Amino acid sequence: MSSGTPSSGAPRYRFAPSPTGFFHVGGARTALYNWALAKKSGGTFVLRIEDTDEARNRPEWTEGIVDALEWIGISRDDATFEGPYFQSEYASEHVAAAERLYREGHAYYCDLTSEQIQERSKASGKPGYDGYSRDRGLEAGPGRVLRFRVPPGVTVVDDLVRGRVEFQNDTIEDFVLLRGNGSPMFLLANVVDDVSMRITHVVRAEEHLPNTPKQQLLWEALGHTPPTWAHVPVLVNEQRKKLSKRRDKVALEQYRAEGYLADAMVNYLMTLGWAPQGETEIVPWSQIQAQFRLEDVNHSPAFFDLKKLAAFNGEYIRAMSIDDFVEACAPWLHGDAVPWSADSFDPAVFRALAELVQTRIVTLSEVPALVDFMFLESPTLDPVAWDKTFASPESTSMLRSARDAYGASDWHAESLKTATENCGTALGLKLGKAQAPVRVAVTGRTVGPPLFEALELLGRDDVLRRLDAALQRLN
RNA sequence: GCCCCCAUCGUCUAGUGGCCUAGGACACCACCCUUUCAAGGUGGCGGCACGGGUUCGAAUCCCGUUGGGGGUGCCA
Repeated sequence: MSSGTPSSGAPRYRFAPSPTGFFHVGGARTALYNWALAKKSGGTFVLRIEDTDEARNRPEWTEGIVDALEWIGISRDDATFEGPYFQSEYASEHVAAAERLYREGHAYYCDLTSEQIQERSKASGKPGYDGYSRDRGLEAGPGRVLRFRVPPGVTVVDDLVRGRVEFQNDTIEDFVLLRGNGSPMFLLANVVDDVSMRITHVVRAEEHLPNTPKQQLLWEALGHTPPTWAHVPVLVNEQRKKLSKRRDKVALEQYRAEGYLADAMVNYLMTLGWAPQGETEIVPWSQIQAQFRLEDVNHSPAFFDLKKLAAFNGEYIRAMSIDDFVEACAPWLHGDAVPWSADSFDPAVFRALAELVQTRIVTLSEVPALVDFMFLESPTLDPVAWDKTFASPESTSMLRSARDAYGASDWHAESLKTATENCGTALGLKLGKAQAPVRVAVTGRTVGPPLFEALELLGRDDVLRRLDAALQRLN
């Protein structure tokens, strides 16, 4: 680590999440910002996963972040991965930096306990630490914390998103650098890591803005020019509160598991706080990357709207070729969660139905419920659908006459439709009404893919068997 | 309490002093299409928080008010 500014060379954007067991959608958006900027500038995306006590025992948390990033297109081969850094094997570097600050007069030791600080604060009526030990000349010692000596004046944070933000230094208390046990605080470690990794751009959520003057002061005291800051607005829920794990569905992994497409998620995330040029917001990543600028990012928090995400996902699903769609469905058609047995699944049948399924879903997880009747011995009857449909006597008559007509009909969707129409006409039913009993008898539900195509695929034997079973049930 | 940020349809946004009678998207409503449900098509509803300035002219600039949010640990 040398002093001076290594401002020459390509920019280095760091993304520094702390592992918490899941990857936050807000974090995903920030990562995407860093990624887009790094790529378009020919710079580097540096992933530095912060270490925590809890995460140290759970390496899968860290792995989860890398996985999630890869899912949204931030490939592990194309990013610089560093970490976990903070507080582990690099702690000595952090302590050394702190001691240097002490030697050079930028920091001092203090022996006040937090109780004593609270008492003093209460007595004076001013919140926080009052700088009691600034000039007491204390040496290092057990139980003594090292505090930063905040200089007088004003700290100006030049922010690419917010512009110029001024902080009066006398509103910043002398914050702790080293704890009483000598271990470094996060804030210090963070800055030292940024310095030693030659980070030039820090793009992160707005919630960190109030801490920025402290970090900038540290950069300067350490003899370096601070990085370019950019604080992007947070994502909020319907109550306009920052998205939280307890209340909101924030795990990126969860959206993946529910059948959201990475491209749709990425596109949607990028429309929060920013908009691509042109009349449509559904745009490929290449265009986003080319157009994205921090200067254009909004200043106000954005509501993470599940409905709009769903709409995006539906659009992306419909835009897929049949081959791609069939392939994307694969994980949802096999495995333990699927209601049918593995050997009764027929890929050719699914393939024939795929086009009809594609316009009817918002997430891939909805696929099985639309096609299950094709692969089950007998359909799973929805009791509500059954009762509703067969409440009227003509439904039974319709079913009976359809059964006879199908027995004699050509087995093609068009002929089956005509046959059904004719049966309906005889009973005074339009096709919409006429097909309902058949649909429920064959598929178990009132809604689903177009019926006659499905009947053709199922085959005469299977269909007649199901109609008979339904008729029997009605007796 | 103190510090900081924010403010265009319900929501996400376009808008950088005249092109704004404020544009698009999601949601919602209606109609068309239709074998259910979707998809698709057409149309509709709906907004510059408020009050003062500056200016020939303000959604856009300034000030204030109100309302939101965030930060304030020997947490990360």
